[in-house]
Amino acid sequence: MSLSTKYNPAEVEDKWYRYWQDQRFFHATPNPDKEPYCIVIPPPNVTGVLHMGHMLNNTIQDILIRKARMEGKEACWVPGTDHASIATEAKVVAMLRERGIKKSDLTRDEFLKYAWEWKEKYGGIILEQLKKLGASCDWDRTSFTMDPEYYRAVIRVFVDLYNKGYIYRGLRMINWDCEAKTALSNEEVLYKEDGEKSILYSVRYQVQGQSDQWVTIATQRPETIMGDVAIAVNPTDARYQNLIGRKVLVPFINRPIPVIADDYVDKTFGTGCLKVTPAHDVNDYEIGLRHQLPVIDTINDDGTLNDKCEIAAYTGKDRFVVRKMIIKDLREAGHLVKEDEFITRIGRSERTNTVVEPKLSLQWFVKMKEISQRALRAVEEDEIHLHPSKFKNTYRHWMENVRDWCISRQLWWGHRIPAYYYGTGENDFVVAETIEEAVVLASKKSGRAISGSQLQQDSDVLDTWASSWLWPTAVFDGFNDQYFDKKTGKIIVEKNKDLDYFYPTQVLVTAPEILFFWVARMIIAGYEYMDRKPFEDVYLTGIVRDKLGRKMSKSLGNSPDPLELISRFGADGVRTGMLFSSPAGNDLPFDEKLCEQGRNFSNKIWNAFRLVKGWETTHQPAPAENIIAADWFEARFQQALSELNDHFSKFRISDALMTVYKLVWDDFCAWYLEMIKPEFGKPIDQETYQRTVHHFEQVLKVLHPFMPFITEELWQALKDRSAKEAIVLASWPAKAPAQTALLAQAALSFSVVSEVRNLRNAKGISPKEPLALQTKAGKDLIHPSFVAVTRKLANLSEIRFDTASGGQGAGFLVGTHEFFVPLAGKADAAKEKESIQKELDYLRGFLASVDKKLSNERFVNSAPPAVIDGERKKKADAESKIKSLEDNLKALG
RNA sequence: GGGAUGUUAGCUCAGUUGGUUUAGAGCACUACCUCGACAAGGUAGGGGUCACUGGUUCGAGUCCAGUACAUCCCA
Repeated sequence: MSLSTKYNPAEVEDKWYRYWQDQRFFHATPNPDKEPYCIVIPPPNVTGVLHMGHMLNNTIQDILIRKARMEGKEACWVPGTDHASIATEAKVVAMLRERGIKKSDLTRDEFLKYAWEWKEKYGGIILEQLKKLGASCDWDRTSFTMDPEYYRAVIRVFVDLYNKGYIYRGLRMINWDCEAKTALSNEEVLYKEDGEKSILYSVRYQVQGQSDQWVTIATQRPETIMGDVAIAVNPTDARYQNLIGRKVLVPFINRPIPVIADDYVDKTFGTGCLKVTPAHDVNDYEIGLRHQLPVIDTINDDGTLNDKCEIAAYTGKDRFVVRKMIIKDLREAGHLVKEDEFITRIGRSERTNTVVEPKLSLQWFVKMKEISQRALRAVEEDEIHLHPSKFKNTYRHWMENVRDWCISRQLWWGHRIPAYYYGTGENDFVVAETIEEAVVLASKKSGRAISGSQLQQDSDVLDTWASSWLWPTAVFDGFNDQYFDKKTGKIIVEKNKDLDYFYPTQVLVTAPEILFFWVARMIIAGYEYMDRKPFEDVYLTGIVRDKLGRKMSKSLGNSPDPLELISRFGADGVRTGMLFSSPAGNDLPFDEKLCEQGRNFSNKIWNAFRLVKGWETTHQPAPAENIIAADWFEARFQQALSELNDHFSKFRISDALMTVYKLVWDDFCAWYLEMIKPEFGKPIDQETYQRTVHHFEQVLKVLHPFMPFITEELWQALKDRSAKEAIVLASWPAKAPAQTALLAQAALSFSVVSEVRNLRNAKGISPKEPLALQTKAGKDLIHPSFVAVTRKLANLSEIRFDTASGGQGAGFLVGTHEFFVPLAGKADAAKEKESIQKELDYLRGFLASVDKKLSNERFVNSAPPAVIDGERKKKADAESKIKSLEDNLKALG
């Protein structure tokens, strides 16, 4: 058969993925004879399509899970998606708009029908894309945060936390998205990196009863002045001492408001006078609480002003329209003193990009302080390891300052809050898993008979993270009736086979940006419901950036299409490309060249295969150099294997890949195959061939987690295999004792080879022309088998030991051993002298630095003996080298 | 404003408790090479005052302090 010189991934990838799936290699079930190894996928949004971040993240997970599978563990990678309430609702609204349907014309149930229709159609795309990448997920376990069981779990947890006193409903300042008409968590509010240009308006308020006395405040938001309830100054501000306790009049509406003193006010900012508008600013709200000020909410949910603003012309107009109007009005009335441009941070909604309106609203919250204590300790005390460990600090800081979590969202798509209202009073509600239970509770609480139709369920849904924080438990159905004890509010782990076996999972691989959104909360939920951590290790990947250092995003359009990359470079090429440059926690400056390097690597492996596959075998006995070559590779493989295992144990995946890369390219291809390669057209001995196939298999095994497709293809092509003998299930190579003497011998031989090649390069001698090599060293310097290897690789006609150098030629040193190649008629004595002189200069400089150390009494007295011995050896070596170089120089005349 | 982390070759990064030859890798770069696995390749080579300043030490890329710059998190 003749094979192309180029590896063609497109021809093989789909074939093997299908084969793996048909054989159900990725399906995992509890197996007491095996050690469990479980990863739950960070569920991508159902709205998502594969982006570079997913590629990196899921490649790492796949590598870990495939290695575990080969190590004989029961490897279970649970895939799934989350329902992404805001993002999905936005998509559905857009879909409806295209069909000419307005959300407001639909009932909740009608809308949800459309939402499910959208989900069924587009929700699975990203999971299909993961298959292209080679992700070895247990697809039978695919989970979705809105699956019926999962939905029940989320509701059950809400009820449980409410009953435990962790969930409350309260009036709080929240981030309001006026376009999506929903509350946002702090994490969903984004700020532009360099801030945004804004104008600081200085506005004067008249002091009550003093027609000629004014107080000038500074504000960015003049449209909110009708909601002002006070003017605050710093208590230590000498300028305003006489005003504290007096009243000033709000412009236009002339409502008197007090001047108060509060530490919050920054004397140096603006005029040092702050208008206090508790309904529309978080800090003002806090000040209002401290001084028992009223709250005047002048802005509607949609961002327009309401009649509380008392000015008819502004009522019903958008806040930004009103801002323009009021500036004009203030200016005309002579109230506007100054306008200064300045840069400030403006919060915008992650989803709609509208300016977030701080708003007082009745929302549901989780009390975080107490429930998160255990989770804080878990990371603090290394029960859970974060990689890289620098995130421990970030985690601690967040957890120690954790704030209550607003979990309600004013949307339809999501888990509907199981609170049922039976009256209009603030406490006229009950929380229950079903309406039937709610009826019982409501009747009891109200003291009268209440029927289901008299109950009104809360119209809001839960924050998506309030469902995904249960992920490691809920994907195994842990909250089902059979396993969940309502009395204790705990999952009875032993009853659930999957949880009992797979939980805690081994590692969570995710982006640092969701450390708090999700990771911390999963840890909290894990301890709350399982009394155990959800995972042993958390591997935080970097952010994939473009060449300019910008985060890759759809809106910037700077992200390559991952599937297109796969079609160009192969999934294996892209996987390795992503990993060549991504140590844990470091950002990955993506460059297509990395994928090209990955593709080239595939090709290198492919061609090594072509070489081996092309050999005919013979029953001749193996020559000495082949035996030693195969022995050496075995030793070298072992050395690389222990390095590799060490990197894996520290989650240094990038380094692990590099170890394999060099093993394959340098050791296997460049050294080993060249050592045993027969002359063109000649056969290879059977024994060496068998050992080479074995070595190849070993190499493919350690490559497989990184490059699943090409390794399966070659594994199957190297030998006939039964259906179950896939590399996916092949055993990870076993450890063997290190063969240091053999490796040292090879290293010496390789150095000689490199020096001879270098010499050829420098003198322009063709590799085809045989050279003779002489050395003063005795025969025992190089093992006879390695003499043969050295001769073959360096194309030497002979190696003569115990021979003094002399005559025309060129020399080199390997360690302290002197070598010489006679080159009658070809050597340039002057050039040779020059190069010897250069090396002498270096060695003398080196010797001087060693001598300096050794002649320092304090060094000799206080350094450990081993270090001093080391220095003495350096000195002796250098002196010996210098002597032989000097001799050579003399010999050249 | 508060906190964290980092700064080593053109780029991306290693460098374990201070001491094995005046710093390593991959990519990129340079020279030579179509030699029957591979030009998506081979062989060889060049390239760094380890951000700066001071300190501790017999000895500092490694420890300490300060400065500069960068990144991230929180306000």
